[in-house]
Amino acid sequence: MVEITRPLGRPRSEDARLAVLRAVDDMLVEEGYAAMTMKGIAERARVGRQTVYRWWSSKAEILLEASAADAARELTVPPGPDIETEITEFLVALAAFLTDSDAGLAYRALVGEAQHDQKVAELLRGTDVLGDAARSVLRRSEWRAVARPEEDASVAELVGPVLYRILTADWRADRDSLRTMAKRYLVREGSADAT
Amino acid sequence: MVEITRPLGRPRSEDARLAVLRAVDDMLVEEGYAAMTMKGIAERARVGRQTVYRWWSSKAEILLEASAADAARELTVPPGPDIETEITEFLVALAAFLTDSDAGLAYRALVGEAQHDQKVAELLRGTDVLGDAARSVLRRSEWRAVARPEEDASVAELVGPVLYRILTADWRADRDSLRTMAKRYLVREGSADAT
Amino acid sequence: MVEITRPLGRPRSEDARLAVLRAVDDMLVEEGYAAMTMKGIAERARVGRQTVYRWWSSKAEILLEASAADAARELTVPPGPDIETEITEFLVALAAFLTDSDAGLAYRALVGEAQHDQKVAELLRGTDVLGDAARSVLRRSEWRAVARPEEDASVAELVGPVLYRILTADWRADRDSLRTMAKRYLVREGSADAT
Amino acid sequence: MVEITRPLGRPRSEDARLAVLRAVDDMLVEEGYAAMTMKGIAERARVGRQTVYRWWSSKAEILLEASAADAARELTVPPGPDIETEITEFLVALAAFLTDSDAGLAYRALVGEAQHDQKVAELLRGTDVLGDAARSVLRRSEWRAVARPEEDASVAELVGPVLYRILTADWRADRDSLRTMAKRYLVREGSADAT
DNA sequence: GATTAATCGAGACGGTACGTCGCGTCTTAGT
DNA sequence: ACTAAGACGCGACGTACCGTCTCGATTAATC
Repeated sequence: MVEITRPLGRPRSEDARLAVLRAVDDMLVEEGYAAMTMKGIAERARVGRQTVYRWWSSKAEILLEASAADAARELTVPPGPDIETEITEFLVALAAFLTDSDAGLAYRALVGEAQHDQKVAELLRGTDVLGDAARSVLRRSEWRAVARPEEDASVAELVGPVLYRILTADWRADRDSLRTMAKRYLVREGSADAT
Repeated sequence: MVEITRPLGRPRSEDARLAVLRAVDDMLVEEGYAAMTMKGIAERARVGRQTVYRWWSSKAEILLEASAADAARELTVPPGPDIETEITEFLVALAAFLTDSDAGLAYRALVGEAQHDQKVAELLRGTDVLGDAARSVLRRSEWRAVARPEEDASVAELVGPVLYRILTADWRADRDSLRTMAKRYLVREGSADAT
Repeated sequence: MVEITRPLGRPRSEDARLAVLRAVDDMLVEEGYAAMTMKGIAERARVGRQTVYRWWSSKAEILLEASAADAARELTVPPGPDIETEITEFLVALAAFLTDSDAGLAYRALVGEAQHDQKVAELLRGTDVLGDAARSVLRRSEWRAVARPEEDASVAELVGPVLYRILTADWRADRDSLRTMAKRYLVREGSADAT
Repeated sequence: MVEITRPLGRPRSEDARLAVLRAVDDMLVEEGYAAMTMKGIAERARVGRQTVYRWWSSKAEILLEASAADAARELTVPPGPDIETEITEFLVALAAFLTDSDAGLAYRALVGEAQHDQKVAELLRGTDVLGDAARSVLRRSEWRAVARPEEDASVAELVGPVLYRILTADWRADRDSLRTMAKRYLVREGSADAT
């Protein structure tokens, strides 16, 4: 039988961990990323300051842990009647995520921070939330049997335009525009042999 | 006849203004956006701290003033033999701007900061550097006589994919990939009537 | 005949001078010495900052000019029926000056500042407001024909006790105590031959 | 049994406390009260700025804590052969304290500051260094069995004249003058019944 | 009447201390 | 070994005042 020996001493408190994640979630919405501080998080979570630093090295790291699961869930779209609808639904979910959702607010804060802090950039590179969600939609669709070598470019062409408009212009997407974007995207994909 | 009366008191020092802009330019490259402080800028520019605060309200504002002109210049591409080449050259310039140029570093820092600070977001909304550059390329091209209503979407489909890959994955673009992206972009534009 | 040639250029503005003195007077009462600033004085007097610095080098200097005349006037006591009454009246005037009068407030501020600033100490040494007032009372009195060599000590014994209690303990003198002090002072002076 | 529970968290650092007091002591002599700043004190003591503000609210408060003990010690005079000698020795100690001692320099700065700042005035009222020293000399002397109701006045008549001459005129006392002042003081005290 | 020169109010300039806040570390007692 | 609490050294924040400077406008005496 396998004996998994626990490390000596008092084990990590799951209560403290959850309290911190919860605090970060709440504070992001209530005060915004910039106003969030390690000190503030600890106080809000009623947790020692050292406890926070022991398990996370920055507020970005906590935020990633606190929102990654939500992000993936919110970007999942159910199968639809046809590919155009599926793509449209994905774009709708993407836009809603980026403009309305708490997890999306966290994601934007993290992408923003990544432009200032190389460590956060590396953290984010490990989990391409948007890309993964797009890929899972594209792969599921039966309209194209094989994953193509240009998948990354394809994903970028799907996700990029929406992300650009929202990040740089706080764009509020409407369903019609997104359906149009989906159509145009599919036109290009359909005639990809033009490459 | 119109009499333009100067405001009372000692006029603003152009020397101080330029010293600050210069300092911010240098410090961004040498130390990075996050390490830059208002205090540091003032000291580097050998300027009083109050003088900085008198004319700019944040380092983002200074950075924007310091880099906007450079950004616009670096994103300008000369007319080419055909539309595909022009688009490709624009994408090359865009990718180089975002990954290698100092002004591009500034732009990425500003877009990042905009995700944390509403004030910066509004500043950026006033000057769509990337979009304007793209628009000027698209409009110049004679391949389509009329400006199209979906111009914003079109611009986003051109700029977005590159921006997405660079912001979220520190992508290093090669000319071939960009030429391919340009071709695919043109395919979609060409059959836009499919909408 | 003597020709007094005025210096070239615009002459000093008496309006500005009075406005500054007036402002300092008012501000001392309203805000206190510590809260008074050269900048604040200039603004209150609606006068340029340079104008203040041109004629005075510190707020202490302005305050001295603004209050010296008042101080001398308030410490003058009319001749009385006998020496005890005269001394008592002087002590009453002295205590009232130090605890209630605006000029006395200024004097205390200046003596205070003199402990921090050698320049103010020298300014004050030039005008011994309290001592001069005391001397003029003592000399006037016919009870002793000649000015005695220990006049300085005598003045100190008259003024010092009151000043000490007010400066260090914010003492509020009553007339009875002051009369008692006057009597005790005279007893000592009367038997000064005991020296 | 009484359980004294220490307050939570890291206890106050005695090292930091002493370093601050030491720094203030040194800086007062080297730079003077006016040139001393909270920032400078912290840096000199190699202590965080917040640590200074946590325990003291002004440089006056630190100075008082740093010099009160020295002041009391320096103003203590040993019993002498007769009352006149004791009083003279006290006046000598008082004059030396006010003109030569570091603690006396601190005291003068504090009395000065008290004229500008009500808070400092209250601090000083809590510890009448000069008066206490005088009282302990007067009470020790057996020349008068009972403590007299006019003790405060008596103390003021002893301390005041010296303080006045030093504060307002930077007087340098010589032993002979002080012995004369002591004699005159005793004459008055001896015939106090004249009241 | 034009020129000259020192003043005026206004306000920007380079500095620097203010008192606060957050950083990340440390030192307690207690679990 | 972990926990909460909270002091520690450090340094940036944005503000206020320092004393100086640079403007155009004003005010007399001199030319």
